Amino acid sequence: MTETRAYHHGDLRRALLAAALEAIGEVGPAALSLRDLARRAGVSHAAPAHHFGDKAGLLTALAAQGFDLLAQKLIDADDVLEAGVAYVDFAVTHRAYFEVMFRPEFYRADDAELIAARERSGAALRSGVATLPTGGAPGDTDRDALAAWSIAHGFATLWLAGALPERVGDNPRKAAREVLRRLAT
Amino acid sequence: MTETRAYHHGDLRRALLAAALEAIGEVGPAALSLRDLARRAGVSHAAPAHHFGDKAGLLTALAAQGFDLLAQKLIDADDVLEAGVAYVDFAVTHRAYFEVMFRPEFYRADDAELIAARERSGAALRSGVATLPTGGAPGDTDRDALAAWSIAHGFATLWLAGALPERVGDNPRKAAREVLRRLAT
DNA sequence: AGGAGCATCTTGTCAATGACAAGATAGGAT
DNA sequence: ATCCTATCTTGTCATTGACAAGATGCTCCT
Repeated sequence: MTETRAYHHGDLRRALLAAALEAIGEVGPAALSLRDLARRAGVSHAAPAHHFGDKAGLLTALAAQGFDLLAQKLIDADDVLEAGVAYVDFAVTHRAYFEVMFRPEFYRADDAELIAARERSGAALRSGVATLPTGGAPGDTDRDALAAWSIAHGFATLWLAGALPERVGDNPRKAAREVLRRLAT
Repeated sequence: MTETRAYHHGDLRRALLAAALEAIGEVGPAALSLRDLARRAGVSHAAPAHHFGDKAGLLTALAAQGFDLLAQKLIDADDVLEAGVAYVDFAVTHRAYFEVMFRPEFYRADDAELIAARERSGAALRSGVATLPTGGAPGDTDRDALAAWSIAHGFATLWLAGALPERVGDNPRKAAREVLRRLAT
């Protein structure tokens, strides 16, 4: 959709999204400034508004991209444990995406593309958990998926918030794997 | 500390913190406006700056209060499972506190009072996990605590983000208990 | 009692920002 | 060639955070 080609300035839409990722990495999604993005892209201060309407529009596009990226990472994982590790790895590696994705107050949660992308992530997660031989009652899969999602998401957000003690180390994949193992038993 | 008594206007510091909780509940911590708080309290636009310096100062005070509140809730819990439920319940009930506490980019993470309060929360959490008869190797307590913290924190943040499917229901305590049970086995 | 000193709060101001409106520019369609 | 429309610019306004300087009133000391 919105096939942006090089018009006056170039592929501005894409350039703005890239600049946004960079800026969010530096100052966080809350302090993101459209005018700063315009400066980074070398265009006037009102140019971003044309492509995204407002700040929420831009972050909506970013969040949708992020959910698609995450879905792919989850699909590529070999098993549930590795999917959890991939989830944490995504959060740390693509911090800017992750920080936007789970802050619906920053974007339009009713956007069609965003909802579709988020659903792809959810499906990837559930399909991984469904392969588990838990042998529990039917319907347990939902709760297992929720538990797996919760522990991976919790570890990722605590890591990003810098809330974890130093003793956890500096290797998120390794630390995440040890913690996630507590669930699978 | 900072025993604020009724001077010119009243207990302004306390009034501003209360107004901040209200405002954050309405628009989130990012969109919080010091001038709006001043209007709510019926004072001039620069009055908040005197008590808290800047927005980060105010949110630092809020976060510290929040960590103390949370620590008390965790201490009051009967066992680890109920501590996890209390954690989620705190996040949902005191959403404004919770949303500030884990966003260090909004406050001063090096504040002494805040660090002390956060440490009280952490100690309450670990002491609960330490009573578990896991029988694992020594040092497992740390990882158990981290896993418990992660799953409770993850469920809470996903709940607050509105990311959970409707099927989870509208009772956070009940839903959290079912999910947290997956960990204790 | 009375004044000094200080915490508290106000008024005024500035740069930055988001949002909007109106105009300029250029590529493509007819 | 001319119109048309998407793209981008210029200009503007209200809001905000931060700072500076001044006004107000409590408190304490003598």
